[in-house]
Amino acid sequence: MTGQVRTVDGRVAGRRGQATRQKLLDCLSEMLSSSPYRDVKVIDVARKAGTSPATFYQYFPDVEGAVLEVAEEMAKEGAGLTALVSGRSWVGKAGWQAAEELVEGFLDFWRRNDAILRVVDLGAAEGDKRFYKIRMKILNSVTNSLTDAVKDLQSKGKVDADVSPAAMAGSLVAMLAAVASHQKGFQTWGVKQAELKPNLALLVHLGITGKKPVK
Amino acid sequence: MTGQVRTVDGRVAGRRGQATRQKLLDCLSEMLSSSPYRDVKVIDVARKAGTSPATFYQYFPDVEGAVLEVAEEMAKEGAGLTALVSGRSWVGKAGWQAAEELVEGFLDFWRRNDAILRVVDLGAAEGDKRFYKIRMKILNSVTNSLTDAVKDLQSKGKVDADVSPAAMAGSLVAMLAAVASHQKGFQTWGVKQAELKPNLALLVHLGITGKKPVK
DNA sequence: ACTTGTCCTGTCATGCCGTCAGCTTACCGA
DNA sequence: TCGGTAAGCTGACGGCATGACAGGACAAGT
Repeated sequence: MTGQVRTVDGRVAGRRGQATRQKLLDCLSEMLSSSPYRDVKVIDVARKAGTSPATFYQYFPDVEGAVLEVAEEMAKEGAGLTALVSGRSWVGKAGWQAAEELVEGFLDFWRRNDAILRVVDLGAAEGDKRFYKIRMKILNSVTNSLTDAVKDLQSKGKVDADVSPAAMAGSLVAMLAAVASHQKGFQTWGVKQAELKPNLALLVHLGITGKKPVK
Repeated sequence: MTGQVRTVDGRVAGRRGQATRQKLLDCLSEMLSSSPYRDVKVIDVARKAGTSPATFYQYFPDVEGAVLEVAEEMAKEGAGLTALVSGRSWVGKAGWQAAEELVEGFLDFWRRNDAILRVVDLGAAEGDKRFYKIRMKILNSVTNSLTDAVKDLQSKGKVDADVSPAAMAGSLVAMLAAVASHQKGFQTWGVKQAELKPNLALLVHLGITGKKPVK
């Protein structure tokens, strides 16, 4: 482990300090949900947490630094997404169920953490390696499992050899992430959640197995 | 048409004014490519354009306002993406070609405009209707054509009736957009452009027709 | 040269950023 | 109980971006 939590100037944080730090993170998280990333100011976060800007700078170098912490917290939870895919069978009815549950779990996770995920996505797209790494951490858990699934099916001759497992898995996961972060958009556009999910599951199934699902 | 370009305080902009305005937009566009959205400041844009912040505020209410203009410009170009899909046949070899060219054209457009598209995506995800509308304008041209394609195949009984054309088209387009904006990410992850494209085309073809392509 | 309307900038009040010294609080050993 | 020490917090300050204004520079027509 990395050891204790430390302040910017090197002191180790005690009980009270950690509580303050966490409160700042929570408030930052709330702010990200309610206002554009660009407009989130240190002073607002501090005010909301009932403390002063100076205190904020004791624990984080800047807003971005704090955002990275929030993202890291979420990434830990996100690692649990592996459970949605690993050890699943992609054959027959089980395959369709696997696809459905993957979509369900993925969209749900994204909806619960949409604000911070938006920012992580932006950071990653802008080429910031720290954000990119966090995004990987979350997505890899799913992507790797899917990659393995495709490789497995390929080795059994059930999937064409010219499919690149990594590219396919990555594309599918990127799709899920994108649709998840624009869920509201789809609704305004006249597509209901209820019809969105089966279609995503269908695409996932088609992508992994190359075949229509048995329902 | 919207008529003449106007300054914030209501004057109509003349030849020189429009040139300055455009220069500011160009410089803003460059800044978006080279630094994080959050760090783009009016003063930097103005300096880069060889003018003063005050001039910037003559033409735009704030950075966001100017970004919307840049996005609008790009959206006009983006409307041309329709050509990639409309009037295409999705049957047999022509279908595979259609999928390949769609992917190719889409990724290319995204790569050329990645900086501004990132910001539009963020704005849309944050629920800003103005950004959302612009995103629609670009994607609709493709999405609608794809929706029609699916509907057409459905009416001929070539695609299952329980597929929702809009949801399917929307998901595919979202996937293309997502993969496009994380192209660099894929590369770092070990997936090459060359294997990415065919896989995307495969997914598009599978999604639209429900069948493996004839190459 | 003079007028007119467009265009740009110097300047200023305001507010956020990021840092520091210094004060308060909690813990601990004697 | 009593310092001593480290943790925790904040007021205050220089610096910089914001956004508004009035006034000067410039081009075009008379």
